[in-house]
Amino acid sequence: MVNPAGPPARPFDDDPLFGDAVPAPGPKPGGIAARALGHGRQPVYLEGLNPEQRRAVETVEGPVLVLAGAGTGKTRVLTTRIAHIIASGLAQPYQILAVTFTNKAAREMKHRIAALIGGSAEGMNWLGTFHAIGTRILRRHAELAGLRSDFTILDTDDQLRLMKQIIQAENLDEKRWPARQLAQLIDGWKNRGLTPDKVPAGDGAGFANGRGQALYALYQARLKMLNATDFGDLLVEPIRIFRQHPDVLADYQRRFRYMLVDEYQDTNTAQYLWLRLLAQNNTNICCVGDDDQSIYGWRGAEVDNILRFERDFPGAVVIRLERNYRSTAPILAAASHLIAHNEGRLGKTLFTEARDPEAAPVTVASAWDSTEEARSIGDEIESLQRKGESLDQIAILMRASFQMREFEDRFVTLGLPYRVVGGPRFYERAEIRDALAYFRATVQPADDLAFERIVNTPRRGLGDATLQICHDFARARQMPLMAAAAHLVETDELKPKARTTLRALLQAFAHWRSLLDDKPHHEVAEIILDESGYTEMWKQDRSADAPGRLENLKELIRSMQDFESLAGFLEHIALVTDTENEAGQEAVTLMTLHAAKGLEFNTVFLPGWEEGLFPHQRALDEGGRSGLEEERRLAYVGLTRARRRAYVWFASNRRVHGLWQTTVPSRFLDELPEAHVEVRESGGAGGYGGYGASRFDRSDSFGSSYSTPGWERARERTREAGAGGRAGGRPLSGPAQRLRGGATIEGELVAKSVVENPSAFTKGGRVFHQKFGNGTVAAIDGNKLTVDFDKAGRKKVLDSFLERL
DNA sequence: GGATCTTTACTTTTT
DNA sequence: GTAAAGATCC
Repeated sequence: MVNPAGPPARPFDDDPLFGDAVPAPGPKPGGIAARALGHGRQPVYLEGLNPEQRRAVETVEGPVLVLAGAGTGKTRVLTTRIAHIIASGLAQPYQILAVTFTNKAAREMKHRIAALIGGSAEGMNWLGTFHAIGTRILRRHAELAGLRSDFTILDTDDQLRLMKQIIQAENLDEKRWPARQLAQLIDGWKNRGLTPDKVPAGDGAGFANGRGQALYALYQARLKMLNATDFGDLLVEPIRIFRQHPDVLADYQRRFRYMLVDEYQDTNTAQYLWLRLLAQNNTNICCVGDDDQSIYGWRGAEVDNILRFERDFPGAVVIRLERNYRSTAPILAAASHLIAHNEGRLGKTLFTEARDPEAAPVTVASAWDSTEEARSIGDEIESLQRKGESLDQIAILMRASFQMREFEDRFVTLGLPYRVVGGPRFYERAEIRDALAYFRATVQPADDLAFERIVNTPRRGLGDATLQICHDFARARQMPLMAAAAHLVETDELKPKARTTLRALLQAFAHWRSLLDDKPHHEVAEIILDESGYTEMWKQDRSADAPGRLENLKELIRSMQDFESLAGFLEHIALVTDTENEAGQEAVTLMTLHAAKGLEFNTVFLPGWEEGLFPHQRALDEGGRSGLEEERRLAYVGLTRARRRAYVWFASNRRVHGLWQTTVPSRFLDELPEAHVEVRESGGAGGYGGYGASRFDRSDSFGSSYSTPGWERARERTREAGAGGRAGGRPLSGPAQRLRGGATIEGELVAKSVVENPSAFTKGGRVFHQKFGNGTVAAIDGNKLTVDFDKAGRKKVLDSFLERL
């Protein structure tokens, strides 16, 4: 749910479609219009829009596709368009359907609309993510999907456990047919909007000897029994309802006078079908997107949806937004030139009116290995910092998250504050999920998965044996686990000890449930965690992260207070997997390219442009040409995040699955326009395009400066650590701010020394290299050696490539 | 039930 | 190489 103030405690609120036809509270259209219309001239909200943007805002009737290139004011158009529709009295806020992919985007839209039309976006009940809106629809017509309206939404973890149970129940070898794989298969079907009966014959024949489809059906049946859905169902079930109940569909079609879709290039087939159904009789649909920024094909997004728009919606008006307000001319030129290598795009040419003679070209630089890459980028960031650039305006965007580690290590050493975006989420942590399972089982006694998760957490002697008996009993009688347990404690099927414990647990749940009637839910939540012994369990835990976990639990209770009820809170977190990242201190941002979409920074570093990593080998292997094109779009997204400076890096050596490998610079480098790119080459030799081994022969590639502020800081820190107690403490203003994003760096503040075995090689010693032959060691720097090869001359090589002679 | 050994993956990830 | 999850052993 997007709006924490409106949890589903009252799922059918102020909705004329199903209740009384009372218009949403709030200002009448005339009132808003009067305010927004300035003084009889054009409405204030239209001021400052360029002609294309204005056209996209004002063309409200009929299908419209807005192709919005990076940084062309997409969100502005979307929000202004909604404001315009409301202010002109064309529709009430609740008659507008506006869908986004992420909660963040929905939130931002809400804010911006409110700012535009003055007052609030109150009444925009249908602005939200596909999933939030799908949930809303499904709760209303739950009975048509074989559910009760208080159904639970399972997360991936629950899903997986459920599938595992099904695989076991079917006597399949879980090793041979892992639940993960089944989950992927079913996910794929759901992405395509396929219910078990619609799965094409032979689809997924590779799984469990063609039983995939049957397992899917079993899984769905099991979900219904648990009164639960998974994420996919939030789309697939409404589609099914729309198809099977034309009257229901017609109601929604009547209701949604205007429809808007954000990030259309990311829609999957199910989302597309959902939209098509709703737009059948009323084609006031406006999709905004950028085919060049489609980077989620791997999870079912169909770029084709956007490419096909004009065919799907005859008479569609296509509006291109190509005027970029974000980046300098060289950055745009580089990004445009790169993306032009893709075929099958709708084609846009970004331009800017900014004519900054100082604008820096895109820089391409190289490092010997990933460690040096991190070191050099760290140095560069410090130098920018000295010039007054805010760390908040600097980001390192990488292809894969494993690349982050090297940067983290380096920044910890430098004492450079950084922030990791993404990574393990708050609500996915074990302690949070355990706590939530307690709450779920309290609110929803039929939630078997929740109950199962915590019956024996903390350990109370209710192990597999007891649970198995409960399961058998429950299955035989088709009842939830807790109900089965309630029966069993009255019999002597369980061992006396287990029986007593189980009875006490069931009584505790009943007690907590009753407390909900007369105490605020967050207090009850705290009582649950205390009385169940869960808090105590972590207090007893001596491991390093136990205090953090307790802190997280406190945070969980705190955040519950913003909600009306426990059920409302649970719904919120089922749909929202992230909490706001508080800004905190200035820090460099580290994230994946995928996570960077929609963001912008003054300075962007793009490390790891090497074949195999970027474009990623697996994307090439599995996706072929289209895989490569998606990778290229990812590169395009990366470059276009930069406002003023973009630095592209590649390393000649990188550890892949534990082994050092020599890498080849990414083909994307060759696709950058020479005129707007500067190859940083201290050696001087070799022009653009020549990334041969020769470039690494320059002698200054290792020992960089040892007088940088970071190095000084690091040295001080080492001294402090040595003097004052344990070195594991968190630096006061230092890095390690993985805000909620993941584990705080416990442990070493100083990067591990690269010197593992300094005695293995000696200066002047004779060595052998596979490629360069025999040579004499001239210098040693950690695990990097300078060797004078008899035939190949002086080279810098990693010790792992050498053999002592 | 806990400790230790073994296996496995290892791109991207929202809802 | 590494980390987490699973399996096995005491």
